[in-house]
Amino acid sequence: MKTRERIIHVSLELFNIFGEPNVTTLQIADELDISPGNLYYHYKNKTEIIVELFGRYEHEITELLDMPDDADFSVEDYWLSLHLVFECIAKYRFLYKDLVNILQRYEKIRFKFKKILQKKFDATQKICLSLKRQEILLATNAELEALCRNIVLISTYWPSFDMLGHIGSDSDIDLAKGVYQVMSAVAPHLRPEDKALLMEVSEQYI
Amino acid sequence: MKTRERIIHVSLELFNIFGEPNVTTLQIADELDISPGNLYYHYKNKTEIIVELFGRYEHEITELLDMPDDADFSVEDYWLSLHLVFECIAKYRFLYKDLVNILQRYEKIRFKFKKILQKKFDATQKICLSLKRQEILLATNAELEALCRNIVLISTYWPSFDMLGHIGSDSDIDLAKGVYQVMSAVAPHLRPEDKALLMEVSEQYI
DNA sequence: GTCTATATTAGGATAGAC
DNA sequence: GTCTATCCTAATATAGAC
Repeated sequence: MKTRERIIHVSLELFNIFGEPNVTTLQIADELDISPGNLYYHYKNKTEIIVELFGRYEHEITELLDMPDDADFSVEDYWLSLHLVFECIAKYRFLYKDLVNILQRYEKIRFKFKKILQKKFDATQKICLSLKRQEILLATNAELEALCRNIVLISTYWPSFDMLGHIGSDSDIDLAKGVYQVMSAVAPHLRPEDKALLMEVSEQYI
Repeated sequence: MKTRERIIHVSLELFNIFGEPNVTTLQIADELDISPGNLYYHYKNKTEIIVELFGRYEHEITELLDMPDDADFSVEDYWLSLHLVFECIAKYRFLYKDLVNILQRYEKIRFKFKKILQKKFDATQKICLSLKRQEILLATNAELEALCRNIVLISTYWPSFDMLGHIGSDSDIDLAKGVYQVMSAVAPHLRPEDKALLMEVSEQYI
């Protein structure tokens, strides 16, 4: 692997463990056994590294959120899609650990992040509307909007929330439980038979 | 107001606006028109200021979360209680802007914060169980646990989530909408007549 | 591309006079 | 209690040799 790429990999790892503000360029260079000068040869400053990482996150999550119009989704489809989104967020969790801080410091990222949130909402709404069309899900438009907003909130902050339980011990994020929490928010809106099915599968999954 | 108290007030204000990591002791002193030396006479370091602010937050929120056992709560009671909790969180929102970062840096606070989260969960569960006893709310134990966890997550991160919408322009947090979002999570579990009543009130409230 | 050495700066914190 | 002046440290970043 080329140095430029190694820098990105190690930076992501260190940022995720210690939090971006607590990782210095020197630490990154140390971890890679290269000199700080070398690091600055590849990236002219720390911001560039973060922007590069954010770009990758943006690219990956955008692909996952690109839902076909007018498709009929099943609850299982939704589950899978949700799981992939959670995995992506977990991979770049450093962004979420200190979200407001990072967005406050890097203007470029701020605008793009807002767009991703909007896409998340749209994708969620598309799926829910599809479930509603199929009469799997029952809800008024107002209920559905509130539900989608809650889902976006939960799926955005689940990794942070879960980490609160075990800061220090940097154990893995419990993604399955995050998906379960979102599903629990959807479940009460489902037709009884679909709800029973969903909760049954959920129980054994977490 | 005594200097010691003025420092706390101005610090809280600046932390909330700019984020704690972005506020220097010099800025605080400047804003107060006192010298940095004077500031350090009253608080031996920045951490002390944060610990003091966290102590106040802890005290205020603990009072709000102290629910009587075996009381019969109405949905309206819950609403009010929730609103007060949101106000408290908003007042000390700097803690939540960079939560993981702050908890990572200040060990003292970490443990106490975890305890507050647990209290939040217990208080929520007490109210939901009371609603269930009165047969206003219908849910299995597993559903209820997931619901309470979602509520704690939403009420913890609503201020941060809402701020994402308007970073830069430091407009106020839309607390009412936060309460509404929580209520939307509760609503589908309510008996139809209570649900209708709740959503009707909600609509005109936001 | 990579190194060593060093410049720059900013932020936290202290010393000592008043 | 308050001020001015200053120190210390850590982090970002650059210069110039190899």
